[in-house]
Amino acid sequence: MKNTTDLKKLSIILGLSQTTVSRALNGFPEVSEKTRIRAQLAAKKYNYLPNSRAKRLASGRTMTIAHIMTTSKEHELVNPIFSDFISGASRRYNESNYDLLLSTVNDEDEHETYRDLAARSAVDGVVLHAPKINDNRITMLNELQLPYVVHGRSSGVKESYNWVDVNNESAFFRATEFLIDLGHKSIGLINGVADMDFAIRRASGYRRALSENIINIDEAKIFNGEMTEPYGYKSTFKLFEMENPPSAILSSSRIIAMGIRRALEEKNLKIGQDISILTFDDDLSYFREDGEIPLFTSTKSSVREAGYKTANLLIESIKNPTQETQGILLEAELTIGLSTKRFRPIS
Amino acid sequence: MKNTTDLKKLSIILGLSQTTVSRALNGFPEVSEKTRIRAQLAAKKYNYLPNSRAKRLASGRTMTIAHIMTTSKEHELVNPIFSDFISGASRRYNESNYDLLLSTVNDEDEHETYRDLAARSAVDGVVLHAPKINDNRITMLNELQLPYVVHGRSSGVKESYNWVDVNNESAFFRATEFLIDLGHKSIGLINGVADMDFAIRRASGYRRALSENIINIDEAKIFNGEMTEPYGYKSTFKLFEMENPPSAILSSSRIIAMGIRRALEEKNLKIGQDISILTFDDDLSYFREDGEIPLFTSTKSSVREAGYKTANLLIESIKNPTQETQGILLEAELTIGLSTKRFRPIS
DNA sequence: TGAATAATTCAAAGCGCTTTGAATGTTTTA
DNA sequence: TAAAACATTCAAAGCGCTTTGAATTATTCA
Repeated sequence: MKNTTDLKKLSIILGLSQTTVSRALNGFPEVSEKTRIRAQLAAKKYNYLPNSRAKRLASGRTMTIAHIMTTSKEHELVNPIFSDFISGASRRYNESNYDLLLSTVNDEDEHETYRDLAARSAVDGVVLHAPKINDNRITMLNELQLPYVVHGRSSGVKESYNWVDVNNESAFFRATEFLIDLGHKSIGLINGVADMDFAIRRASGYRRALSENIINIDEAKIFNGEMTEPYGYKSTFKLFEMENPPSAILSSSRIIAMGIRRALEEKNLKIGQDISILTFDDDLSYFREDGEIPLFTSTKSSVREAGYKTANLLIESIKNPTQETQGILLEAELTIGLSTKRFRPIS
Repeated sequence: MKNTTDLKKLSIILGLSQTTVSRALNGFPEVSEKTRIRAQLAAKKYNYLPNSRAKRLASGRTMTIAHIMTTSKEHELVNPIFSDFISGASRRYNESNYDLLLSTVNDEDEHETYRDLAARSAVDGVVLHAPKINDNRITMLNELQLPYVVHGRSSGVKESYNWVDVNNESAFFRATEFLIDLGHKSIGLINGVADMDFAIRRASGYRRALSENIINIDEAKIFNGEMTEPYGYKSTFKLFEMENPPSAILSSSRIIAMGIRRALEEKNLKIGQDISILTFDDDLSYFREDGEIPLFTSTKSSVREAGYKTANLLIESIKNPTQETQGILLEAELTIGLSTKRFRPIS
């Protein structure tokens, strides 16, 4: 048997009832200060922490939040922003002693996973990741009465819900305008999967900027796909197989931008010189370069920060279940790097 | 109140005792087949799943495994392989209905986190990540009597423990020999942080290959640091500031290799032509390119696979606590890409 | 057919906490 | 100084399951 102290032992040691010891340690006011200190000292001395299984059953709360990470079955692709997001969220959970339950499922099993968590009452809340347009998981979560926050939004969903999102439309609008101001008229867009809400909003910002500047939208220059390095690479090649290749490319992620760079290198095109690149940047920790002029001009928003704020909103809404749903919109920063220059026709 | 069915309700509906219903659903043999089917049907019909809080308390097991992700305080760096590893481990947990508890802590708080998990008896087991040389977390986990598996090994630790690791020494030995066979005699090594066990083993394989081929080891060409893209970039620049820059570079990760590529591009050096690059590759999903000749020659080992096997070993050792500890050594594949060519002096 | 055996089912205890409602001890008030 | 008011502590119930040990029912054997 393991050498653990339980409440019973501790209360015997102290010559107090379990009730009093429990209250002393949980900060209830009706315990005398003398007793409280005595209890706290003994708890430390005997390395007592309440058994979380028992605590959860007795208190009716699990102090656990679930994050559900989906991997598409074919690609087994893991979203690379996930670990940074989680790391931000964790920071918030640690502050309030929540545990984080991470569940990885195939797309098609995701609904069942939510149902399952609710039926087992295994968690106090859920973070919904990577919402699509008209995402019916939101309706489901409303039915399940499980508190949740969406990381992102879902166009087309009429119900209200808690969300934290980057202003994707505005980020890509500004990015596109920035390129237009530099004289670019032919701008490619290498975006995420078509039914992802963020991808739709980004495309929409891009389109709006072109329209407002009376530039024709060439649908062939818009790519949708899973945001891998090879995808960026291949899409760039396709762009340059066209009769009139773009003079600038917008990318939806740093990983894509890596692929773009590899393709351009092979094509002997200099980034910034021959072609401008502007990428969205989630500010992932292992790409972060400090103190220097960054290679890529980008619209940047820390996904770790988003994780923290998402966790915070969820904890708030668990604490206060009746409160109005709210949305938090983060603005991306336009950061000028070396990858964008005034348009010059390739000689 | 939420519309959940509990065991009591279900047993009343069925006109059976809670005991019988519980046993029927948990597959005990002393329940008649007729009763079992009736119970299963009713459970489905009324959407019954046992409350996990209660189940855990009653059964004494949490059916939860903890993974502790550390972020260095200064850099707030998240290990990019983490999400792929987790995704592999999750697949195994799903098979046996384990939950995955993810905890993110600063390096210095990690010990306390383990103690905490043990004292609260919050998990049935732990996966230890990123072991260093002489890692004292192993001793601690042995004391805590908490089942665990190390992802990696720890040189210098004499106690026995369960581990799953890539054969880093052999991978880098082969990689180095491969470059030597191509005629390279000056080979740089851009490695991980110096006290990480994997980095030590990799450096050791590299050294052995040079020694065996009677090539002088130039310590100035060995770099240790956190494996980010900018680190790869900067280290490459340093290599080329030397009087006698290397003709080949070994890299410890794909992310580093990205940085190397960026530096070489700026230097107008062609990968494969002017300089050979060989990188370790964790086969992260978002770098995976299928069907083509890969850019990078690499020693490759899927970290997702390692995650699956680690989880499997942990589950086995929880099931059978008395069993001998075991180590699982994965061999990396040497995959030839475009980034390595026979040595030619730069003209 | 009645005892012995096997197959099912059940009532109740227990997991280790929190929380309710009652009891005791202490101080204040008149 | 007794009653009222307040402060502190306690015994016991309850959270929703699993599991023990006993009870009931069905089957087999002589």
